[in-house]
Amino acid sequence: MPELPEVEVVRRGLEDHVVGRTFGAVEVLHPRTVRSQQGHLVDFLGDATVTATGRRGKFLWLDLSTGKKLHVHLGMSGQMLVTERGQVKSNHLRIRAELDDGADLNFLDQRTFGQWTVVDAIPDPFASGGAPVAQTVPQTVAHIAQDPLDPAWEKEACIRKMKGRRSEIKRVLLDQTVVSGIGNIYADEALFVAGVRPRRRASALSQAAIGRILDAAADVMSRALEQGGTSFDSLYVNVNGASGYFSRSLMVYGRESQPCLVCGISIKRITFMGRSSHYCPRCQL
DNA sequence: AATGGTTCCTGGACGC
DNA sequence: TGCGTCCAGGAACCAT
Repeated sequence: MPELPEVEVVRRGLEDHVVGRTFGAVEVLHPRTVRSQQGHLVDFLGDATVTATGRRGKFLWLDLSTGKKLHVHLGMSGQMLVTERGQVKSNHLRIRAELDDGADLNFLDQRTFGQWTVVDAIPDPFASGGAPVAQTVPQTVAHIAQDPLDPAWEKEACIRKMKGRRSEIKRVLLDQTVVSGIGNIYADEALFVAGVRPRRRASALSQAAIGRILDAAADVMSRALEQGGTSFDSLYVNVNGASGYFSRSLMVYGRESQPCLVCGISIKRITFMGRSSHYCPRCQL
């Protein structure tokens, strides 16, 4: 399940292998993958050259020479795979886009939560004035908050926004309009490191405690990125989300009933907002 | 506006 | 062995 580190690994791969390439024929093999697309994808992609890559949180995009942007959601199981023409035989192949160097940019997605959409560019809501070149983001990214690994991220403003929420802290951490890039796994890990239970109300936490949670999230994601960043080779941009998580040891996620790695008591799993949360009843208050 | 629950989807894991 | 059921979750969506 791609969270920020996994998406950044994909972006770096696309930066190396797709920028400068021009799209040709585009084959859409599953309608759901282009469900938000107005018109036909090929009409917007064909003959467009990729000029840059971008990312905010888990939202990934390619800048096109037409001025529009190809917004890519990896969803739960999306993979971007650069191969020689026609090499992907998987029945999870959803889009095959031909590039002018003889390669294909393939989108594979088992659970079809992911999608491609070509949208207009808008001025970046977070861009600071005075930049030499106007910064833009896809129109579909307008509502997404900055992520903790963004050099321009305003941590103090983020803390104040979180403090103003009465929802459970886990829910607030997963709200991409408050802070982006954090998914279920890193949310659980960050809350463990910070010693805060997932159902504590954000408004009931001190600003210092919220700061510790955000620091923990940034730390766990940057360490995952260091590992995941070396997981693809020069031939493929191949990220299935597994590389970032499962090669590293998780403290609580997926460890229900196993001993806490710090204090030894049993890790608990609770369910709310339709998903699992794992925590240590002794280390987290 | 904020809040909290539901929904989409597929295949692996599990129980009988 | 095989079938049915549950579970995983990113983010849009909806009702309140």
